[in-house]
Parts: sequence; structure tokens; C-alpha cells
Amino acid sequence: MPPTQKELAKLAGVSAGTVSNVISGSTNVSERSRQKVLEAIRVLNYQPNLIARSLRTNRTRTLGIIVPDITIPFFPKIIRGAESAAREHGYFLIVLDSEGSSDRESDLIALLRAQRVEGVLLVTAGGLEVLPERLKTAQTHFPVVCLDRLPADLHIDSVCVDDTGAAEMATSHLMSLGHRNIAIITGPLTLRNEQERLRGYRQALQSGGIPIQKSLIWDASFEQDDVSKRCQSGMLRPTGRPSALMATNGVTGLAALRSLYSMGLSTPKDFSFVTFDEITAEDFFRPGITSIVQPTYDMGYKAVEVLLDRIERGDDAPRKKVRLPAMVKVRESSGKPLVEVAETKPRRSVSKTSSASRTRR
Amino acid sequence: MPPTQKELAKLAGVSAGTVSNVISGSTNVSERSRQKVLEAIRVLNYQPNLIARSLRTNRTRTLGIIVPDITIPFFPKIIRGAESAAREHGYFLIVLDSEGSSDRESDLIALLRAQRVEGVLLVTAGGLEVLPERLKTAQTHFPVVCLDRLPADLHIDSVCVDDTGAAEMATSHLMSLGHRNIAIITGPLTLRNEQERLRGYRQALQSGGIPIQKSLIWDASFEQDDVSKRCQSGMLRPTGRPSALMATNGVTGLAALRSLYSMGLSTPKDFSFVTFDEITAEDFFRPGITSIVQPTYDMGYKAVEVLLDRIERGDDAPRKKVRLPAMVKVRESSGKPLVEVAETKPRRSVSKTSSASRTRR
DNA sequence: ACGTTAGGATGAAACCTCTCATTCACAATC
DNA sequence: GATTGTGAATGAGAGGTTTCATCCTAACGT
Repeated sequence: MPPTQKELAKLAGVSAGTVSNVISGSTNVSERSRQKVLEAIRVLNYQPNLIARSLRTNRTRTLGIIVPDITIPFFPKIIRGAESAAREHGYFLIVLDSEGSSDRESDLIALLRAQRVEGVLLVTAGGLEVLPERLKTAQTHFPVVCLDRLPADLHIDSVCVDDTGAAEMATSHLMSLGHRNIAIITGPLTLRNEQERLRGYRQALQSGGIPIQKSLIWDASFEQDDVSKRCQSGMLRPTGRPSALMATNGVTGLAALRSLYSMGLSTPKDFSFVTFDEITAEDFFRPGITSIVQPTYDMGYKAVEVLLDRIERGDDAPRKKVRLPAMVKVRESSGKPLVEVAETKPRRSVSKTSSASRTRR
Repeated sequence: MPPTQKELAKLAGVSAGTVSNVISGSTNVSERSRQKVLEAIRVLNYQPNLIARSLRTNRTRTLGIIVPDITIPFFPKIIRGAESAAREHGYFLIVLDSEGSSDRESDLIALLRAQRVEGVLLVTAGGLEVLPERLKTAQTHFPVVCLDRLPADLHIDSVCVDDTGAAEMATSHLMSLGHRNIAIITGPLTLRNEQERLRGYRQALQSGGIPIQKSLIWDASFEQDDVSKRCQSGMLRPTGRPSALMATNGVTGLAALRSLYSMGLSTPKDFSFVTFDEITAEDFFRPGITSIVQPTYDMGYKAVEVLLDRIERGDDAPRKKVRLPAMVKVRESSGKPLVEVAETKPRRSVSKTSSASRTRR
């Protein structure tokens, strides 16, 4: 139904080849023909058929991005950055949502591939073990850049945040306020970045001379119920209640806050709190939540650059593993631990001594 | 580089046509051939070239959705619904962000069209006047369903919320709490839904016998500065300070809260507050924000259904204008006005009488 | 044994574009 | 005036798929 180049050619009184030359801005076409073709395009409201073009040129100038849940504010921010970069390079970005399912993720990759998208940005749904083999089955290797979550030791480009460093920084922040009993609540530890954030927490404690207590490491999931359970058992037990809590991602963090608030605890009075990722509108809700903010826009932007580089240089070029720094944005939810509480508890002495040792080192 | 049907045919020892028949699940192919082809597909890891298929069949089984800002939580929720519906019908959904620019929006529509997408869901960036002509210039009419924001009286399908009704409901809620001086802050009134929400506010006041005060209608934009200015001038003036405020969208509402909080006002103590759209995590922040929640998922889902229907029935079928109901979710931010305040003001009497008349009706 | 039928398989055409080798026209050169 | 050179235009072919008319063959009926 839409007009084709052939019709343009007929109307302009030139050959189809000439029309193509005009459209592709090629040389070797007289001003007179060009004008006639342009006029025809205007008259017929012609729009090139990108499908036919792609088939012929074998290029789509399109990239894809797959995220686990577009509803989580963290991802749209990344998408924005990716979109900008793609546009600047004359590419078009297709956004897809895997809904947290590895199977669906595979399907989507296959789909994008069938669509002859030139490469994809992937925030994997977590099937770390699954992904590699799925990618390998492919005959020709397909350009993929992993974002945010790094699949095991796969031979693949990636753009992530310095998770370990960021977690270490945030933990140190809590320690510098005087906290000794710092709990951590994580999402599923099958995710590489969750592991790394946990590692950062451990490193910070170790270098501060604070013993790591297994009972303060709460590995949960992204589900509210699960998180609540961990928070309750962790906060309600009679002894060794932590004075601070760090969450390794926004979803789990939000769930934890929700749970703790509903238990009647408030922050920073009853506990200090830090979380990865910004919860929307964090900067105006009271109390503001101290958070580890990641350079989301830059992550998306950079990832596209890496992907385009891969596309251009082919499969043989060495892999890039980009790490971007995060920063801790201190707000009201993190403060000094209450002295009274510390004094009424038997673990006070422990707290004191190790706090002392910390400040000396 | 990837294997083609021709190669499959060679490997399986059948013709290309037969391969195609196997793949498209057609009849008229013997079990023996089918098996051979299937085997070849497995061996070669064949994936159909969707581009070539689309070129031939003139179908892409793809829809597009354009939103003004994917970063605003409201839109991803809609996208989720649209995605589900699309998937259920065997369609694929492409998400695009117009970044609030009408020009870019037009470009994107043109792009989707060039990509031979079968139809698009459009949350317009606001160029109500611009859009129709752009769509009309098109030779063949292109299936478009407007979502959330209805372009003027354009001959086009739409799926929106009952904006007027919702605003009326929310305003009535405030009135039922005893508020008489109710302010409203809106986004740009060029947007149709903003207009309608304002209308709902007016209707509620009128039917409650409360005179409409122009000084209580604050038309702002989506910009923080602009909103702050309106809030300050509205709240700080010596007389006629409203006891309640309704915001007609989440972005403006959030900006208003931010501004009012920073002025030292708090809710529901100093003013009651209601806003359209849910601010992320509203259900756990204190105080919880009373909000008008829209059926976002359903909107997206329904819009796809309408779009597919349009695609199927062609351009001549009558237009559909779907209105979905919203609901008011009452939380802590809306409460009774302080009696002291009411009593020190001359407008108290007005408040009393009409409040009484309200409860009687 | 012959004609009919129907299921299976085939090959060419078409979808729309781009590419490239070829032709054409015309001017410049000797 | 014949040859060469140059820029402009052309037309065929290719890209991978689907479709469709055609062809083949084996089975069936009489």
C-alpha cells in the first residue's frame, strides 16, 4: 500500500536505480533528476521501506536492551542513557522486558537475533549458568554486552558498577558513625553483583577489625515476605540486635524498610539504614534515605559505546570489563548509634572496644 | 552468515519450498521430509530471517509504544500491561521514549512506520495541534491508539482514564473531610487530561455549593521551580490559605510536596494532600500519600486490544473511546482540617453550611 | 491396464531495496 | 573527424522468505 521506489521512479520519470541514488545521497545524479525525485517523494509522501533495505544491506542500525523489570526505576534510567548514546550514533534502541525469567530472556535474545538486531545490551535475569550455553549454541557469535549484572566468568563484555568498592564505602560510612553491629540484607546471591556487594561489606568490616557475624548476613530475595521474615528474625531476637542495616539493592531495601517500619522501628532513631539504588523521591521523603547511587545514565551510555565497539571490531577483539564508580549520598537515615541502647545491652562492651580499635587504626 | 532456508534445503535434500512449508507448519509435507528438515534446522542452528519474512508477507507482528518519559514510574506500568496483551496475541512490543518532544515524537512515528510496525500506542508528548496533521499527511492511515492523553477531537481511538470523574471523586473526598478551601495544582493545561481533571475539581466544588476561587487554581508545569513558585505564592499569602491541595499528576504532585515540605509545612497537619498517580513506595512512606490510582496495567492491556481491533477491522470501523475508572486510595495525607484554623477565618461559616448541605444530599 | 485423483514436492515469481557493471550522451583532446 | 574521457542514467541481480501454479508419483477405481 505505501508507495515504493518504483512508483517514485515512474512519477519522476527516471529509473528506480536513480531514485535509490538520490535517497542514499549518492553522487552521480544530476541536479535536475534529484529535484524531480525529491518532488515525487514529497507528493507521494514516500517513506523508505526499512525492511527491504535491511534485507539488502544486511544492516538494521538497531540495538536491543533487555531488562528484568522495566517497572523498577533503576532500569529506565539506564535505558535513557543507552538511548541517548544509540541515537547519537545513528542507532535505534528497542527495549524489552524479560520479566525476570531466564527462559523468556533467551527467547527475547533469539527474537532480537531473528530480527537481525546488530547487538544487545543485557541486564540478565540471573540465569548465570544458563546464559553462556544459550549464547554459545549460536552459530555466529552475537554481540552482547552485559550490564549491571555480570555473568560468571563468561567471555563477554560488561559494564558494571564497582559493587565491591561501593559496598565497602557504604559500610565504612556506617562504621565511621560508630556502628559496630552492622547487618546486611541481600537479594538472591546467585546474582553476581549481590555477591560482590556482600564481599565489599565483609572487606570493610575486616579492615576495620570488626568480626563478621554470620547472624548479621541476611540473604533474602526480592520478595516482600521473604525480606520481612529475615528482618523480623534479625531484629527481634533478644541479643545482638544490629544498630545499622545495609541493603544491597533498592527492591530488597524498600521491602526491608517497609517491614521494619511496620514493626514500629524508625530510622535513624532505632537503626541506621543505607541502601543501594535510589528509591524514587528519596530526596524529599522524611527521613531521607542514605543511598548508594549508581551512575545509571552513564552505565547505559557507556554500554552502548562498548557494544558498538564490539560490533565494529568483531568477535576477536579483546573483551572489555568496565567498572564505573558509585557514590554514597548521605541523608538522614544514617546517624550515630544511640548510646543508651548500647549501654543497656551486654554487647555494649564488644561494641565499645571494637569501635575504639577501629578509630585507632 | 547465518544459515538460510536454501542451505537447509540442500542439507535435507529437499527443495526450498518444502523447507518453507515445514517451517510455516503447513500441511502437504510428508513425515519423512519434515523430519529431515527438522534435523537440518537442529544441525545448522537455523533461525528464520524475520526481515525477509516480513518483506514477503508484509507483516511484522510488531507494535510500538511511545511514551514521553520512561523514567516516570507511571509509564513502565502501562508498558507492562501493553506488553502482556501484545505477547498474548503473538505480537512483539517496541518501546520508545519521545523525551517529551513533539518533534521527536513525530520522528519516532515515522521511524516505526518505516519499520513497518503494524500500529502504535501513543502517549503523546502534548503536541495536540501538531499531531493530527502529521498523522494526516500520511498517505495510508496508520493505526494509532492514544493512551492516557487524548488529543483534542481527533478522529482517533483512545484509552484514557475517567479523568473528570476521578478528580471529582478526589475533590469530594476532601470536601467530605470538611475542607472548603481546596487548591488544585496542575501540569500544563495544554494537555487534555489536565484540563479534564481541572474540570472534575470544578464540578465537585460546584455540586457541593462551594464557590470556585481563581486564586486556588494553580496551573504550573512539570518543572520543580515553576511548581515551587506557585506553591509558595499560594500558601504564603496572608489570607485565604487553602487547607487542602490536590495535584493532577504525580510529577507535579511530587514537586509540590517537595516544595511545601521545604517550607516547613507538613501533611496532614498543615494541609491535606491528594495527588493523581502513585508515587513509588507511597504505601510505606510516612505519611502515606492519599492518591488517585489509575489502572495502569489495564490501560496498557486494553489499549493493545483496541489497537489490534483497529488493525484487524481497518480504518473504516468506528472509533473507540475507552474510559477506565480510577480509584481514590486514602492514606494519611488527607485528614480533617484543623478546627482552630477554620474558626479564625471568616470563611468558616461558608464551610459549615455547605458541608452540612453536602452530607444531606 | 488405463485414467483419475490427491497428496507431495518443486521452482519461479514477488516483496523492495541497493549495488554494480554497463550503456549512453556529450564534451574535450589530438 | 575520430578517439578518449567523464559524468549521468539504467537495468539486472541479489538478499531470504513465502506463495502459488505446476509437476510428479503412487494409489485407487473400474
